[in-house]
Amino acid sequence: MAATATREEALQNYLLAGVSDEELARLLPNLQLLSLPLGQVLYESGEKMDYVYFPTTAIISLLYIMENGSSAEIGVVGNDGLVGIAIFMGGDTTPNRAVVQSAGKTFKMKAEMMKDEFTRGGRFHNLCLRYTQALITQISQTAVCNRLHSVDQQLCRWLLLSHDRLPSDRLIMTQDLIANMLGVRREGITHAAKRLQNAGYISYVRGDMTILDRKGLETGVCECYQVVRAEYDRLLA
Amino acid sequence: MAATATREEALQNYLLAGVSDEELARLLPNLQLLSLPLGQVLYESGEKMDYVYFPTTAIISLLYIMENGSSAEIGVVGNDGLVGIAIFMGGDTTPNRAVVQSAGKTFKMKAEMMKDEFTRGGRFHNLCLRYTQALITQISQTAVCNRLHSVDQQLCRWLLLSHDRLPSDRLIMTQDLIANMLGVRREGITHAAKRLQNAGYISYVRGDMTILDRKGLETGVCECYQVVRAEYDRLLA
DNA sequence: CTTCGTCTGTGCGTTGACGCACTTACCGGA
DNA sequence: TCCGGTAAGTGCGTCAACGCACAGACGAAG
Repeated sequence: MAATATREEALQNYLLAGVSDEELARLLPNLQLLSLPLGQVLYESGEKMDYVYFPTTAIISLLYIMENGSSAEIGVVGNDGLVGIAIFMGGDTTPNRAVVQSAGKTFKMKAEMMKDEFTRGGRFHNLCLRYTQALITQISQTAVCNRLHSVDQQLCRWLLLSHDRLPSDRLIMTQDLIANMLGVRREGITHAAKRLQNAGYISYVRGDMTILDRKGLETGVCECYQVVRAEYDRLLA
Repeated sequence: MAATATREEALQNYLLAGVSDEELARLLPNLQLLSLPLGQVLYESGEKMDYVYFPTTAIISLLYIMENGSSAEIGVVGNDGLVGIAIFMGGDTTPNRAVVQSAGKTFKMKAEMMKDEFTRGGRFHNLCLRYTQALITQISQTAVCNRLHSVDQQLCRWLLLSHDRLPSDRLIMTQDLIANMLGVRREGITHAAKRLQNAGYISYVRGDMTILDRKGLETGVCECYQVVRAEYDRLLA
């Protein structure tokens, strides 16, 4: 496992695809490709982060876990970005858990190497910051959506955000897990998912979901999705 | 109006208080002190940001405004930080409105000067990033709180966050405005505020609120407040 | 083929927040 | 001193989401 990365592999992550040739040459020998199974925890809340992750086909969910065990997702990261912004932002940790929402591959790199390259202040530095701003928009819109929109709308938003980061149309995930991410009841997801299935937008069998009609989902979503999407496009073009 | 700042004035903002002497010397001639009235809009959603603001006694609220006119607060900034992180994060704008939640004073500085000093990469650069991470935590916790907690708890959280940034125990703000910030009904705030008043934690007369018992408020708040507070203390010590 | 565990569907009663309509209280200006 | 405007309080029906309990339904292991 974990041979150093080739240029072609690295380009599957949009952030790595955006850096200069010189920077990429420095990064490549330090990037290890690995497979992440569903549910694996990359960081625990408050835990020191030893690695930064650049997903390619995996999707990582950022969660806050309440003292009573309930949880809510604050953001999601795929091949559009990186997990571990606290490493270069200077805080070293965050009060969040990072967990694999969809199994797949990711690069990892030692935190020290990340800091070194960030400190050089080139395109990589700027890209990381722009990505961070995009993530802030996603988190902000999650806050707004949690406050003002229905479970149905939020499920649509969540599915579209996931689909954007997915290498296929299939998502392996039980309704119970989705409910934990969105911070709602499992039954609430059952109802909402059933409506989407009846509308023909998705098909859903025991933890195996397929997105059949993206356009359809987009008709059911609130404006939050489009706002986030537009900011990602604008900031990371 | 708007003479350049003295060292003593500048130190009222914790971010400015944390930079090196050399950096502060460069910043001071570019800082203008001004008074902000309640309700003034510093940035409109998507609008180019010409200035960055370092509040001293003013409090600024970051809001998202829905297409249908309803709104929700995603974060609040006082003398602990700055308004306009998008300027140095590289996005130049955000899809949010920044509005004065509590009248008071603030410094402002031209966006270009901000970028220049940030790019130098010294203590100022690092402080800005650490502050940004603290703000991310605040926004994240807002998302969580919006999902999982009652209006009563959220009002307590909001009052405590405001009080932390307030030069006194008085807050000039109608229930209607608080409702807009929290994204809830005005009547909901009426009820919650009444309970707090009955408990003796606050007194409230026509848009003039006084915090009487901070400890009391802290008994009614959810863990979200403490999480945010701890991160600010940790990151900006 | 059966069994067991897990995932999904459904039906309650409950509740917190909403939307609306209206009243009361207060302040400042004419 | 009265009056108009604004802020706050109240009542009531509605609804989305909750919590709980339980019934199918499917799939893998034996």
